[in-house]
Amino acid sequence: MFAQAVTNAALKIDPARLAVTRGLERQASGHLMAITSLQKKNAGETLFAEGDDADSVYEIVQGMVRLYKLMPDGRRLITGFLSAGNLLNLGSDRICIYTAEAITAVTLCRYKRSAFERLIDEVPGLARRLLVMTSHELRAAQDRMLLLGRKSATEKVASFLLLMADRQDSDGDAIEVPMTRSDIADYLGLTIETVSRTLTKLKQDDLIAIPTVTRIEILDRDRLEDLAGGEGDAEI
Amino acid sequence: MFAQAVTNAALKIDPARLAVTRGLERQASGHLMAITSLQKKNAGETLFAEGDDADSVYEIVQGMVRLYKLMPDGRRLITGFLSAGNLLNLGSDRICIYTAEAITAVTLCRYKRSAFERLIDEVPGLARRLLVMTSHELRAAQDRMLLLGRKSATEKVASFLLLMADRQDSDGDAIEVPMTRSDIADYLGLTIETVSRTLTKLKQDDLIAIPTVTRIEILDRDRLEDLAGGEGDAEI
DNA sequence: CGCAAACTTGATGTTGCTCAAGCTAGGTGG
DNA sequence: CCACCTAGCTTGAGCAACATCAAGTTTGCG
Repeated sequence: MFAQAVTNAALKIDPARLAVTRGLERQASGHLMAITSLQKKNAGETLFAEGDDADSVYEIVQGMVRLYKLMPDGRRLITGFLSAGNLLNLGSDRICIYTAEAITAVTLCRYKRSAFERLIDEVPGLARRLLVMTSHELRAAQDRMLLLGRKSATEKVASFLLLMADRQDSDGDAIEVPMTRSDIADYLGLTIETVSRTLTKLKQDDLIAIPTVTRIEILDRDRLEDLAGGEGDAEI
Repeated sequence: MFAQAVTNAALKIDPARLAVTRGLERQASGHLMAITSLQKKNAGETLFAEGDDADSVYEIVQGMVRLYKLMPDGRRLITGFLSAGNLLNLGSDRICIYTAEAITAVTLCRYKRSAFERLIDEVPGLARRLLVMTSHELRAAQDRMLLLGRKSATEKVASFLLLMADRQDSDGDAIEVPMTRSDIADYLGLTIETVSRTLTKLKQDDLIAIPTVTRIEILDRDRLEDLAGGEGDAEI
């Protein structure tokens, strides 16, 4: 249950495989790699909590992370499930605006914020690259708002399944669902029970199969897309 | 009912008053001003529609704009009410991802996208400036998700009132509400009737006063903040 | 094998939606 | 200047979707 932090050199991370450095000059990548340290977290561990000092920026290299916000009485909304290639904590200004927890075992690149921000000004193309990434997140956030504000329970669950399927560019429409039903509920603005009931109904209608709790197979994508309501969009 | 487009020189917009150029070198501002044209829209006019070619980026100079997404059956979600200092269409990649309509008469700076993107690479500090603006939007979007997914009708309306009050850095907690009840409903993920009923109840409880339909006064900010539930945040 | 956490299923309750009717205010034309 | 007209707002009654409360069931781990 202990997080490891080691120097990057020791682990030989390939800069070409990191999302932040993609498309940058070799020298620019080198600058980034110089300020990175690799870090691992076990499933269930907290990376940082809402309100913490936002002194680091992270990129997920492997695994899945949930981000969430809490209300004083404990109501939770998961703002995103992030996997490899996503940045964490970039938007936070001084303090973290959400909590990040590992859903699976996670490997991270950690950048000290001060060094990272200096690089943004010095490395040509980096700010532009980050701007593109953030714009994509914003686009996804707007789709989420439509889902949370205007979709029915069935539409929400169907949209969620399609989103997950598109993200795992998996051939055969089989989705790995490492998050709990509770996570899904808090991601969709529903209760656990409603998520469970809706999945059962989709199964009964032969739209999906649920061989194990953590695996869902899409049997009839067309009808699922109809149920999902709006745009068949995917992102983040 | 006709939008006007004139050269910028003719109207002598002060670059220091534009949000995009704030903090940039004088020369950089000059580059931006060179590709800008000023444009006006009357209340109710559409700036661009979801699905349109995203060939321009706009900054709002004056007035208020609503952004929304529609579902095929007509359900609408307003993703934001934008006023002076906000950028429009920056995140859109090739096509507009939302519709923008003028709520009041609006003055805009219009940048051709191709020229704007070229400047992002050429003008030092611009990408960084845009990154900060986009990050703020993302932060606001996450607060909205919590509101849409987890707050009750009363909490939503109370949050909305506080948000509007904070945005109009108005002294006396009197809010100008240029948008219709229908706009507010589609912003909060509610129906017109629920918004109206909730406002009436807040009025009966002496938390607010509604001298005219487009004006709401906050009488008891403390209790309203209690009702609003989570964080007393404001942004965008 | 046993235990706890996660999930499913059922019965009941409440919030906010739908449908329907009346009201208000601002703008237009006589 | 006033009366009308319409778009927008308010209010009410009934209802549906989803939440809540409460058992059971499955799963995976020690």
